[in-house]
Parts: sequence; structure tokens; C-alpha cells
Amino acid sequence: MPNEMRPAELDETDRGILRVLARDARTPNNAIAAAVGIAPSTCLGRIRALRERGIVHGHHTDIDLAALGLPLQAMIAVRLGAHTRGQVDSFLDHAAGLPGVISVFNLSGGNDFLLRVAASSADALRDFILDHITSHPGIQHTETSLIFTHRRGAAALSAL
Amino acid sequence: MPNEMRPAELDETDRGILRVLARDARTPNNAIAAAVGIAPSTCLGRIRALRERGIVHGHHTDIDLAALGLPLQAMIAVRLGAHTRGQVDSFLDHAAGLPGVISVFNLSGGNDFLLRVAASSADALRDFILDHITSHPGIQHTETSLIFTHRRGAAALSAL
DNA sequence: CGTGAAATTAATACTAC
DNA sequence: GTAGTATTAATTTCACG
Repeated sequence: MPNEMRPAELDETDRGILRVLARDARTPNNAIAAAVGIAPSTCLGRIRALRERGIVHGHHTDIDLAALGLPLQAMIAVRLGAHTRGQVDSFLDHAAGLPGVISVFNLSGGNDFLLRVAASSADALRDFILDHITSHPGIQHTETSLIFTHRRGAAALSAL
Repeated sequence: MPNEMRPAELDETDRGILRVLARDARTPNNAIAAAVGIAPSTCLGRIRALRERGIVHGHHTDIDLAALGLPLQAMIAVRLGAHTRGQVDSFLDHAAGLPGVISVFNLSGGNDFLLRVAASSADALRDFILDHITSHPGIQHTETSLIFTHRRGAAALSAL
């Protein structure tokens, strides 16, 4: 989600901290400090500043959804009839709050939205689409693809 | 990425721990313990077990890519000519390692892959596609959509 | 499994450079 | 901005219920 941020001046120390945090967000402050060669107290201030500057959004744990009873994942492409800001924002809010939704993208091009969802079964996925997506006002078309596999890239790391 | 996991028996305590970690992966162990009503030492063991059982994959920090000089994000749909396992795996490995790639999905349906990428500019995005995607052997078609906005859902939380 | 106590290690304010 | 130091708090191990 590109927002209001300018390129922001990050020195090599900040980059090092981010590199460590991107790989393991639970790394102790202590260990981060050692990894980048500064004192722990300094490191603490840096991390706090990175959060306050909005460069660090948060820290999330990747949980195996299959282990939680959601072994299926799908991408649902959604097209709206109209494209007023109201329609778009309304659907975005709606979709982000639905159970099983991992992420929602608002896109340019033929499809307006892409939803990544997790489901317990093919039936549950179908029900999800019928109950929460196609039933939403203004939806013109949906198209669902199963996600066979997912791989995490290293976008953040490659930019550091 | 649905893999080999069975629904896995998670009691209410495990679920509580995961709920806390999903929201803030840097929550201290003893705060998690207090939140779910167990001793810190017990909590530590639970968290370790959740990692060993593969239920927790890792902890990642969300970094603002715009602040890192990558203000643009796009979804690139990719279609292969053939669909042998070799072709698919080869592209998956290739794509996941490319700079700026946030995630790679292997899908059913018309498009074989979906790449979420971050770029510094429209030119950089075009270069990325020409240099790394369309130049890859076996690529039949690509289609790029800009990501205007992204919203994180609460899939994990809704399953806990 | 769960715990509580003990030892080690880390987080956090300060202070000062 | 950076670090040293003192205090408070958290992590970790382990013997035991």
C-alpha cells in the first residue's frame, strides 16, 4: 500500500536494524544492537524512532492456516459495476473484515479487487463467495483461483 | 500455501497465545503468559512447541516499502507455455528470489502465477518485467495491474 | 502438563559526552 | 545522535507437583 511516505533517510545502521527485524521480528533488542554494532540503549531509540516515523508498521507472526483448519487458499478477483470512491471504499472495508480474508488489494485494470482468502473446504469457499462477495451490492463479476503454493519474496531485504 | 498440516489440536491456551502473537509478534513472553493466564515458563514452552510443530512459521516486521524507496506496488499475472513440474518449480524459485518481489503465488485457472512486487517507479517496474519475467524461458503472457491500496485481513484471528 | 524459585540475560531510564 | 551505568523486568532452566 503506497501511501504518503517519502524515500526517508535511513542510514546504514537503520538499514541493519530493519534487516534483522524483517528476518526475525522477535530478535531481542540486545542482539540487534550487537548485530549492527551499536549500544543496546541506542538501538532501542532507533527502533522506537523507526516505529514513530512509520517505517516499521508492526510485527506479525506467520501462523500456519492449515493447522488452524483452513487448508485451502484462493485468490478471488472482483469487479465492481461502478467505481465511485464510495463503492470502492465500501467494498474494501467490507472485505477486509470478512472471516478468512488474508489480504485485500484494490487494483488498476480489469479487476478492481483481489482477495486472498483461506477456507476450510471447497464448500466453505463457495459459501464464502456466495454469502459475502457476490451478495455485496455493486459486484459485477468474480473469478476464483485456488492458490497451490505461496512463496515469500525478499522485497524488503533487497531494498535494504 | 496449504501444505502437509492436519487441523492440529490447539487448546484454548494455544489459541490465546497465537492471537497475541498475530497482533504483535514482539509481545514479551511474560506479557503473553499474563494475557492467557499461565506462568511465563509454561508459556515459553508452548511457544517453542508451536514453532516446533510448524504452527508458527516465523515472525516478520512489516516495513514501509515506500519509505525504502519503493512507492509502487503491482500484481503481475504470469502464464506459462507448458506446465510441467519442472517449469512451475523453476519459475517459482526464480521469481521468489527476484529483487522487489513480495510474494509469489502459483494458481489454478488461466494464470499460472501471480507476483506481488514493489518498485521505485513505473520505469523500474517495466524494466523488472522485461528483464526478469518476460525474459524467462517458457513465459507466454504477463499482465500487470497497479496496486492502489492494500488492506490486511484478519484471517488468522478469525480462525482462533 | 504445569509451576515457582533462582540465575542469567535483557529492557529501560537516566546521565553525560 | 551515542553510549555507560544502574535499576527494573524478562527469559530461561530445572527440580518438583
